[in-house]
Amino acid sequence: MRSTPGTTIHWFRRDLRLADNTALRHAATAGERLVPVFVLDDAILARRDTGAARVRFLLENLHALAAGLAARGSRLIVVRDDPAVVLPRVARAVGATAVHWNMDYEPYARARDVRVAEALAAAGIRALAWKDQVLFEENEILTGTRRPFTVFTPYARAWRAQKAAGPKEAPPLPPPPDLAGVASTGLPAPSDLGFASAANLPEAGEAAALARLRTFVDRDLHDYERRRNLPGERGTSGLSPYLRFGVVSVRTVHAATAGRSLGARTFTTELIWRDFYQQLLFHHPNVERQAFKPALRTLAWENDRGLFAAWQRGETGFPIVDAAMRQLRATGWMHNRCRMVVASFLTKDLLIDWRWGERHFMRELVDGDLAANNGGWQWAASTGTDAQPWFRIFNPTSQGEKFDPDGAYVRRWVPELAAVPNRWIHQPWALGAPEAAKAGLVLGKTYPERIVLHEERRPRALAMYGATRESTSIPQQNTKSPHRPVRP
DNA sequence: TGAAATGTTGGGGCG
DNA sequence: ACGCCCCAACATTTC
Repeated sequence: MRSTPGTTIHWFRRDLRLADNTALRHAATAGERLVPVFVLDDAILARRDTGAARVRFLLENLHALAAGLAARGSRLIVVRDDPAVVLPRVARAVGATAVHWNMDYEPYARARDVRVAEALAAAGIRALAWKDQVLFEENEILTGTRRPFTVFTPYARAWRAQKAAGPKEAPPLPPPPDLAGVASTGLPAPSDLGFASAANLPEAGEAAALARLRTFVDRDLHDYERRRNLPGERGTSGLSPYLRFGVVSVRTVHAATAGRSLGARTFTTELIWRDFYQQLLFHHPNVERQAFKPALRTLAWENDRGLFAAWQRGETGFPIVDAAMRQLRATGWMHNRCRMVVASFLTKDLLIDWRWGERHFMRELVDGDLAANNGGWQWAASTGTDAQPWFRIFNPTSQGEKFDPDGAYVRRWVPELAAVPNRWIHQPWALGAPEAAKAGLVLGKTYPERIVLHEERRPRALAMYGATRESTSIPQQNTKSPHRPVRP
């Protein structure tokens, strides 16, 4: 016979919401009193790929979360410390018998959670980790031989089959009942943590996330297949920042968007990509540091710092690239079509290591997520699992003409080209002198000259990638990953 | 979730 | 009428 567990802790991490929160619900119903905690972890704040926009968005969502908790008579405890030190301390202070949290699949988080669980166990406190932030976890979608997938298409097929065969979607969990009040601590400002961001970020909080979801479903989902590729229009869901921090649950998003229409199916595919890259990172944590494909770990990147800086600033002379890089800096977000274009440009036109671009994205993106960002970069650089073939190289001009035909996107983010006619908006260098004068364009003055010529760089990229073929043609006898789970 | 090079076809101008 | 050339337009191959 077990005594009533009195107090439980819910440790918020990337699940900054009250609604449909698996661990929070379990923590709230397991005991009589629930203490919500968030830990500002210096190990994360000090990382080179932690950026101001994401820190600010995190803090704004913590404010919204704390307000939501306050409305229920509870106070969010925010502490800045090592979670393995502070969680046992808080647990002892409030007399908690258990700490609940939602699973996180990143290498750092997994190691940290092991440390935290050990520290809690040493203090006689239970630790419970729940599945919450993905629709299917790392070992729920497996091949016929019970191994993880490394190719997307068969993974997606199995994912859909499992979803169709599985139990009817459980209704989203209600928020926990009223919570007892406990001690509070103040929330820091970004500047207190050494970050300053003037980016124009999305509105924080669960209500804003649900409003965005509703607008997307009502207005944009039906035409998602076509419009998601047009950066000049608002055709995408805009949910990535909210999903990144769990401000809305992925189950709620999926339930609201699932359907038989082409738009709905295409959007579900994006959610499947999200699960795919998370399970890939779980089973292959080495992708955080190196190419998934061993043959492409020895690419002879040129890594010219001047070219890299021009790319970062959005001053490459290629309008679609510059518009995208400036949108990123101004808003902490970039349209996905443009993420592919600028990644192709960095790796295959500038011949710069994809990891440089990956880190820049992580520093700037409000939705920056290791699994998705790394997966996207390795896909574009052709180094990843199921990546595009290395000889597939985007032409930044034709990509612009194809997906921003009227130049609306370029004009919004590169105002110095605003008066250039549509015909030349994606290749202003080809504009005749009289028309350039009429558009107020002086190449090299009002807008940069191209920093490289695509037609020169493309063959160099092909040579660079092609060179890896001869040097790595040794047949691989044993390609077993050390991280592959042991088969029964 | 490419682009460029190369190959093929067919219409039209022309001697 | 016919062969020849040019060149879009489209298809295939190659990177």
